[in-house]
Amino acid sequence: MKSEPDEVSIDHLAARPGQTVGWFGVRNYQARNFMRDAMQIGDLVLFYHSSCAEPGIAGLAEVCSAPYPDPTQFDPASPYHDPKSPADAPRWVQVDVRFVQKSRLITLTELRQYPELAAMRLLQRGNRLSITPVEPTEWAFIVDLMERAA
DNA sequence: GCCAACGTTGGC
DNA sequence: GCCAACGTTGGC
Repeated sequence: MKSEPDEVSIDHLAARPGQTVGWFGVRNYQARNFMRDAMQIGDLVLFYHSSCAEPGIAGLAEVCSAPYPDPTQFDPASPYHDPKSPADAPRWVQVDVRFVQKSRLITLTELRQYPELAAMRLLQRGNRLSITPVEPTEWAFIVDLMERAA
């Protein structure tokens, strides 16, 4: 899951251990579908810092709710307001996540150096999805990287 | 700030 | 249903 650290960084989550954070504001159908259809409570999440000086994976979070309607879609004052979303059939959902651990920053540059990750969805050309699935082999490789020096 | 990539919108 | 125009993402 990508987040702009100016908005929500791994440190923000770490400052409130045990507290859940709603992952609101997803407004892309593919990303929504991953949340709605593929995520399970208890799933771990790679927390990625995007649109910043040093983009990369900064830690782990955990999915801790089922998908439920994102309230910001109905809030006219929100930048995520979607006037076309029907109240009786909300278009956008979110899940709650909570902090698991901070890791060393595994930068995008580093991630691109590993042939083992060449097929990773996050790294594909033109990928803009804020939520992408991670293959088990990629997951194992990255968790291992977290414990090694850069 | 630039720009490639891609999604969405809306006229036809 | 096609596709041009436009908007957004996000690395650089």
